[in-house]
Amino acid sequence: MPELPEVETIARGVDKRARGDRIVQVWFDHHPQPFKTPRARQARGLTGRTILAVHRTGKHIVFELSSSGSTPDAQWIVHLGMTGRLLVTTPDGPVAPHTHARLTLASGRELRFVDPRRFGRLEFRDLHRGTVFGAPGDEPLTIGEREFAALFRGRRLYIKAALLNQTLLAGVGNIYADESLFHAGIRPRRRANRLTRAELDRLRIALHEILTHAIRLGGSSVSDYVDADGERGFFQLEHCVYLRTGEPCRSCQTPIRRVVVAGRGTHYCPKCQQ
DNA sequence: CATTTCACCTGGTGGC
DNA sequence: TGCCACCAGGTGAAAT
Repeated sequence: MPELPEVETIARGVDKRARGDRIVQVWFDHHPQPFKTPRARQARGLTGRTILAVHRTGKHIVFELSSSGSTPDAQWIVHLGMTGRLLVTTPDGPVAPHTHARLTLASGRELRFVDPRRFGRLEFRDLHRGTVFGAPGDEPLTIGEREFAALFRGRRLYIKAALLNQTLLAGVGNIYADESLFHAGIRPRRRANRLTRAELDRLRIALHEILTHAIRLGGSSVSDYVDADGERGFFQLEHCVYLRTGEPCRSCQTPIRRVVVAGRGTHYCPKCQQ
């Protein structure tokens, strides 16, 4: 499931391959789910525009688009959901099942959106009419100590649920929530407002280190995640708790435990995390 | 308002 | 071997 490091890896890959290219033709399949903006308006808006840059905000991939010149006048926002992929391919390459969008670029290459479960979303924004897209939550890579602590003040929900809440922190999902709680030595079912200042800062630093390290390794390939070139990431090899139920803790050998918190499978070491 | 539950989807798993 | 019930999980809407 693509979270911040996977989305960052994909955004960088697409930026490298599609920056400066122009969208000359758009094809969408018949499924209505992915289209947050009506399909026809979206296709009309994309066609003819140039991709100025591609970047990540939270778990969203944002395309800065222009119909002329170097100032963006529109944005295409892609959310990959659970199983979404964005691929830059040659036009004659085999089309994967569940391909919902194909954008033909002036260079001859194709940008494809593939998503078996269809939890992903595609949105088009005309900047003359609306405002610039911004993810609601704070970025875990740049947030400071005081702001981070303030996010959880007065919140009685479990810290695991708080980490997954995108309006607080943008980009953290199930894998990196579990991994950061392990590295900070905090139980997933601690109440967010009961964490000490020291624990909160351990958590902030753990998140920063893990997300940065995972980006360096190209993300985690669990299930079938791949980047814009179809390459897998390697951070899954360094997971300490996620999907390691019953396996020995890398630090103390205690079997890793699995519980359900906030409706999600949650993995932790009962000895290292108190 | 804060928090929890549920629906949306398909591929993979396990029981029979 | 085949069929089917069941479930994960990101998000947003609905319920509490």
